Amino acid sequence: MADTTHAQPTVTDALRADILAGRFEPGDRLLEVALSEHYAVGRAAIRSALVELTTEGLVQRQTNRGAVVRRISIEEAIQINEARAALESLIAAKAASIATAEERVELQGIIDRMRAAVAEDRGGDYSDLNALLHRRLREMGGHVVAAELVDNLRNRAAHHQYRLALMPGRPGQSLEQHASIVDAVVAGDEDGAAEAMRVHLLSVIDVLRRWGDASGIG
Amino acid sequence: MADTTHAQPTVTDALRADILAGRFEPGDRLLEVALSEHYAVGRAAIRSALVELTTEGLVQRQTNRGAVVRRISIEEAIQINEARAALESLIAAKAASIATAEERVELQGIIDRMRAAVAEDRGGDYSDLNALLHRRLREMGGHVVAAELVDNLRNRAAHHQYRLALMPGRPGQSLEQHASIVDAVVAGDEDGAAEAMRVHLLSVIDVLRRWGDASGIG
DNA sequence: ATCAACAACATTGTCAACAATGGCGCCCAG
DNA sequence: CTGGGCGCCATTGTTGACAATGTTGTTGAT
Repeated sequence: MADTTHAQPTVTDALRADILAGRFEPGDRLLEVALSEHYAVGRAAIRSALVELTTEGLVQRQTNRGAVVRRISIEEAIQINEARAALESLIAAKAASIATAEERVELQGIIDRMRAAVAEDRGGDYSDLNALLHRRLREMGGHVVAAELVDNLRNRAAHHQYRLALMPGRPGQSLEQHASIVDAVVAGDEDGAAEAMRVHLLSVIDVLRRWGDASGIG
Repeated sequence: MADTTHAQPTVTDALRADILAGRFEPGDRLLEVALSEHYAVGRAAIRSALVELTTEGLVQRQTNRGAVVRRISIEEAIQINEARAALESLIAAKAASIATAEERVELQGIIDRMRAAVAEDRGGDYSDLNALLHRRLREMGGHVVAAELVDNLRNRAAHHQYRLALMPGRPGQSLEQHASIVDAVVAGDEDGAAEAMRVHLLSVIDVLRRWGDASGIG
């Protein structure tokens, strides 16, 4: 349905990756000539990339005044995660509805590995497994449209999510939430899966909101 | 938070409007030079517009092979509306939570006018009021991110929605659903508003699915 | 008659130069 | 010392020409 064509990585992809990796920070100006030299392509390609990333919400552009990496406020990050919660709930419900037996086993396996990661205090591994779990659920749900939107939303909030991972005690806290999601999916309980996913992401938002208040940004 | 700058209408806007209005149909090739002449702008502007509309899902582009107006299958239209249901539920809940007294009165006024439109069989007016209701809810919800995504999703499914409006008996059917949404919002019942909105949009999907089956497209 | 190689065409991708715009600093008057 | 006006500079926007690619129609051999 959607293009699963692995088109070769474009300049847009490179720039997007650099922004997400923090190579360019919010507020940084994105000068066309500078980027043109940096990526060794013509200004036209850079221009195209900036347009694309603008519609994705990563870049802000003002006519005749150039482009900057968009700054996401805490308030907006909260909204992004609220939207994400709504969409991932839908995805989880779909996954609960149509996942194959093998896939359900696979999900439980991921939870087992998450448990082990928490027990042995391997935070990095837990973070990877977290991403893996959400990704697999997206794939299993077969909901191309929602999956695409979620991808975009994750990118937009990337900076804030990043800081979340550093919070002490978070892994243990969210482990049970993840387990609940998988339990519901494995049981084929659509509503339960949606609700579990919603609870999980809303708790993420809660942490975000508290963190924002504490730092006085929002 | 998001740019509310009324930037002057760009070529992108014009092309988007023409596609949504059916001036260009799904599958139509969008040749750069032709569009360049048609809109009396340089190829660069057209190119930029095509990139933008591609990320919006209205246009499909293959390198070195040009762009065409994207064709949305019934299955994808269903997914689009499912995602929209998830996001508009969120919006309705927010509206129920924060709408002012005046706004709640305004919503009831819209419902009254819808009732009158149905009673007097003014389908066009009903359709306009329908759009107005959804739009006002989006604005009242104050959820910029979700509102933006919903706007995009509406555009994507525009062709299919269009045919829906022509269905006989639809207005009366959806009127009560709309009334339920407004009742919940007016009562400040977040969960009720979300659920009512979900029911409403899922019923739209149901019609869509039946229609798709009947025509053997999906 | 069928198929492969090829050539001409249509279209997109890229590049460099030029025009237009907006910001910044300088100069000068008060 | 301050504030308004003016000109320069950095940067984006636009244009036109050229290169690369894909497609289509034609030719010639089997």
